[in-house]
Amino acid sequence: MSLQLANALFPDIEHTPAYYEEKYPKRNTPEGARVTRFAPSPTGFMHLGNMFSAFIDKLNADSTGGIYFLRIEDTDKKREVEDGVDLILDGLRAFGINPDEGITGKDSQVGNYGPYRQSERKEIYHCFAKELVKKGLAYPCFCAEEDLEALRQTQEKEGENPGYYGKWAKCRNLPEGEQIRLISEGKSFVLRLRSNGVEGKKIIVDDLIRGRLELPENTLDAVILKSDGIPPYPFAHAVDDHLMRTTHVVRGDEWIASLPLHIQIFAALGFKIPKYIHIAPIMKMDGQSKRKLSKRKDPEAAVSFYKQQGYPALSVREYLLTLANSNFEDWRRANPNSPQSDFPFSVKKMSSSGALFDLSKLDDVSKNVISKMTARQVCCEATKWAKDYDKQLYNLLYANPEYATAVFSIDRDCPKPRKDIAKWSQIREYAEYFYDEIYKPTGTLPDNIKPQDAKKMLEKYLTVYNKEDEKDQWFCKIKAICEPLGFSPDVRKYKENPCSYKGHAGDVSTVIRLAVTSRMNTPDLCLIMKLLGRQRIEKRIHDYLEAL
RNA sequence: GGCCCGGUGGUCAAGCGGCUAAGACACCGCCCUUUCACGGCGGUAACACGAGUUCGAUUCUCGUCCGGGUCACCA
Repeated sequence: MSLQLANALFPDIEHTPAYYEEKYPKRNTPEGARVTRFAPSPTGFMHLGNMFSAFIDKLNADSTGGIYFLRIEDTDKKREVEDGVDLILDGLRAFGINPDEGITGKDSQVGNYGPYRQSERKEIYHCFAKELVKKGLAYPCFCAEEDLEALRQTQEKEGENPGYYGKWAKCRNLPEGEQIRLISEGKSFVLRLRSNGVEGKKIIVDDLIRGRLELPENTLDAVILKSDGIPPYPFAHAVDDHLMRTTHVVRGDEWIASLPLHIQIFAALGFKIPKYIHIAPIMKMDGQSKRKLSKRKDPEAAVSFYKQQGYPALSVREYLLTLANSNFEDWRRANPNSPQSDFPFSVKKMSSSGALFDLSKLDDVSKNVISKMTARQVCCEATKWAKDYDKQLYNLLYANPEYATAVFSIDRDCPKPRKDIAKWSQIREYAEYFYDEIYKPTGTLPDNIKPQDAKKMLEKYLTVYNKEDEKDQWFCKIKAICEPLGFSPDVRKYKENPCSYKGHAGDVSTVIRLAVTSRMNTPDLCLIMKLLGRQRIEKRIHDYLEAL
């Protein structure tokens, strides 16, 4: 039909779509296997929402024995960032969401459906664009930006819907001779889809989360090739996901509005439409209202935030999974030690409205994750984290891993492990008093204990203290101090008759705890003291007595 | 503004016409306990509103309100 125009537009394109159809055949995957993709732009920032989306891609592929690949959408040179690809790769790696196929590095990729970088696919896009021109389904538009701006203003004045369509589409019906002349003159142009959408008509699309969607047909002659010859997202999406044989498109629900256009492009190209999974964004409370987690305003939007804070990757994934399928929490309680991959993930159970991001919930999830680690693991992970974010702490941990492991094993390798560490950045504070280099003696006495009593307790304790004592013996000695000072050795007795005592054994241990760690609360004091050793114990108690 | 999509405790959420409306986080209290943490027990707290359909609506329909998204040669 418009063969001449097509050749004038794309003189160098020799292949036909059939060539690519053959080059990228239907994938040889088992029945029901889903092929998904994560397709970010290398704009220099890995957003938690992106990570979530990639995670859903992986979950979908893995749970069906499919493939999850990484494609880089670098079609907007203006927003592109030098090391954008590395940032994406590092982010995915850090959270264990590695793709099975696609981009693997700045200049590398694996898989038979590439290239996986859109900037390397220009020829492919042009081939399919040329086909559309041949069929009369696309045409060159020579309008400049100013023309479009003028158009918009006229439409606004006349109360018409804005956009390039119908009678407003000046270049839609240019005679072929005129088109070819302008091209040969080297006039700049974009390629537009000749929309066949009808105002007021609806299309039905199925979304795997939301179900049946009824949307207005697209009536706009959308740009499918920018003046630089590179396609905007919708056209690239259609060509790439068709040729890469994507079966399920997972993406943010902000794309729902442009779904009619995407469907129209697929139809014009004669492609089968993939299944769509539009996921709700992760939200954040801003004053009285919710809004999308913003990379400009919210530090927790950046994936790097979790690394800096020292949340284990597994914690973030566990939390993300509870947002994806809320029954995951129940499953986790029933299967505390099963790998995440055993969880029967379901797309249908995903919520269609955006969840507020809840840091305290993340903390809770993370505490559970860390409480299941062995002391050695904690030591190892904390050291790794400190290496990047707390040099001094790193040196201390690294200098004596056995000691550090002993610190973390207090109240840990037991049936009811402590749950007070949610992230590695808490380690410094948690372990502070185990290291003289960072220990800050401060502890002030609680109001219910008089300094003179505290003094007597400590002086007495110094005379009976023995680093060899096991827990029972250790506590017996504390009880023995109580009576003469008017404290009850038995907490219960004290509670039955609080007036007849100054306090109880707990108060005495609090004073010792304070003298030794400067803390009101710590894990098991007996074990702490064993680790600290006689010299440090005696010195700290003496120092404390002096300060009293 | 047009068009889409949503609305169950503070948060995440079960629920598919009949339930004292689950559970988790957070919060509060009690128990356990050398402190804290863990664990156990208990508590405060929700179907946005108004019509309709129905013997009966959180559940279905419509309207109102509220929130979110989208209207580019950005993704």
